[in-house]
Amino acid sequence: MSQLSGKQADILDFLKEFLQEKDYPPSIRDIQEGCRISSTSVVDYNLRKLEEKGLIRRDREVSRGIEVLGNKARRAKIIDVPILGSIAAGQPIPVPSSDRFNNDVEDTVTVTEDMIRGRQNVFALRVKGTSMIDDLIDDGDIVFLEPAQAAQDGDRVAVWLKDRGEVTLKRYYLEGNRVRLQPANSTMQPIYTSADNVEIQGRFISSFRPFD
Amino acid sequence: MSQLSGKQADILDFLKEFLQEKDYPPSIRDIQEGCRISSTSVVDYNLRKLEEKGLIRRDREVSRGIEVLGNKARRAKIIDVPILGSIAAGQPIPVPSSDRFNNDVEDTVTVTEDMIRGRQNVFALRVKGTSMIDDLIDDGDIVFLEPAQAAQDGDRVAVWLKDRGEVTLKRYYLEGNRVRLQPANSTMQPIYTSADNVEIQGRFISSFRPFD
DNA sequence: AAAGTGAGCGAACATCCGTTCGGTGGAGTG
DNA sequence: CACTCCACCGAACGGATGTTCGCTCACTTT
Repeated sequence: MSQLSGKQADILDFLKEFLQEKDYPPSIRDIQEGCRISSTSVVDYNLRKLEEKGLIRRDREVSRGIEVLGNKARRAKIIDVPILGSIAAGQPIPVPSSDRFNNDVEDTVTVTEDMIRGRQNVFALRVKGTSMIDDLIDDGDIVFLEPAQAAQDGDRVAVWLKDRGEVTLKRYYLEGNRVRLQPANSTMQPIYTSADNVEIQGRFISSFRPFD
Repeated sequence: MSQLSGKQADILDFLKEFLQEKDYPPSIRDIQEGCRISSTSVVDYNLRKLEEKGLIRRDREVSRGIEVLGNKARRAKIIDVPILGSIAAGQPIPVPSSDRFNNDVEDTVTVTEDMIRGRQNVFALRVKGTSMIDDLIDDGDIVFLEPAQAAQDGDRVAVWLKDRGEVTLKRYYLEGNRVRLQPANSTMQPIYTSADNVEIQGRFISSFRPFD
């Protein structure tokens, strides 16, 4: 690949930084000032070079029409996932509020779509306590779920066990009118219970363990 | 909160959509056309309303200087974390390549800074196998680490156990010239070993368990 | 030495674009 | 009806912005 001149690298850095801070691209004169370049024409000249090298795309006839390419991070879609509450033994999952545009939820995690595989209506819960440690879910973990009332065999679901008064996260297998709930830790024993003792509350999408 | 008029809602939707597709905000005339509004002044009028209601911010004296607020997702910083390889029993962690600007790494995860707490030089590893199941790390998990050679007591670190030929992730406690490695699962027993048998390879930042 | 090339310079130009301004019409109010 | 308020309209103004043009300078090639 052809090397970038110092000025071109400067401009590229400036572009990225500017885009990070503001939400719109710089004008040529912004770049001129930011990179201490003497003339707008020099900026234009180098932008053309950058475009030739395929590092940016310019939308002519549009001011500030500069896109930085090859920038996976910029292109990624980001979603605010509401943290609806906590999940703990002895408590059912808080029901996802019916109106989706409920922006009252102050508590959100901002994630890339990679984290939730483009699922819709995903919500998150903080895990309190170690009651799901058999499922490799620790205290403080955040689990991402999508709303679900039913499950296919093998789905990882959050279920409410009526008799125990407990929510847990297990793989679900319907066997006759019994349900087998298989822990993620394969060395642990499954739970067998009657089908009407379990109430499915959501389907597991992914989970995240933050630094403590 | 005061309701939005139909036109204001249209404009707001258009703004978000435009920003999603292009990487720069629309001009007033773009909005005019996109929302089929008769005059630029009407767009201006409604943008002022939206600004009064705190839904957008406008940067005067800058064309296309429109930011959509209340949009935590837009503001979040995103980072491409390189996945340097796999972590498995019997293999040391691949060393983070010395030159950081090594963009040859094709394999990356795109995450928000929430996921790595703003740490620098973070890298990621895929977990192969269930050798770290005691640490609540499953096959297929992705762990985020920062480079480290030493550790403080209580740090969660990835260590190379020379005698076992194995990498594991445990809490680290130096006790005299022995090291206690405490699994995340508190019901499991710690490992005791001599200090020169362990080689610290990275400090745990966070981990992620994708949908399977 | 002459010619060529890449980078830079400053000024001027033509659009692009945000803003302003006078005006219209309908709804509500006394 | 007179008055006010709100949303809207079209045109025009002026600043912001991208682009072009002729020129210079340093360095390399012929």
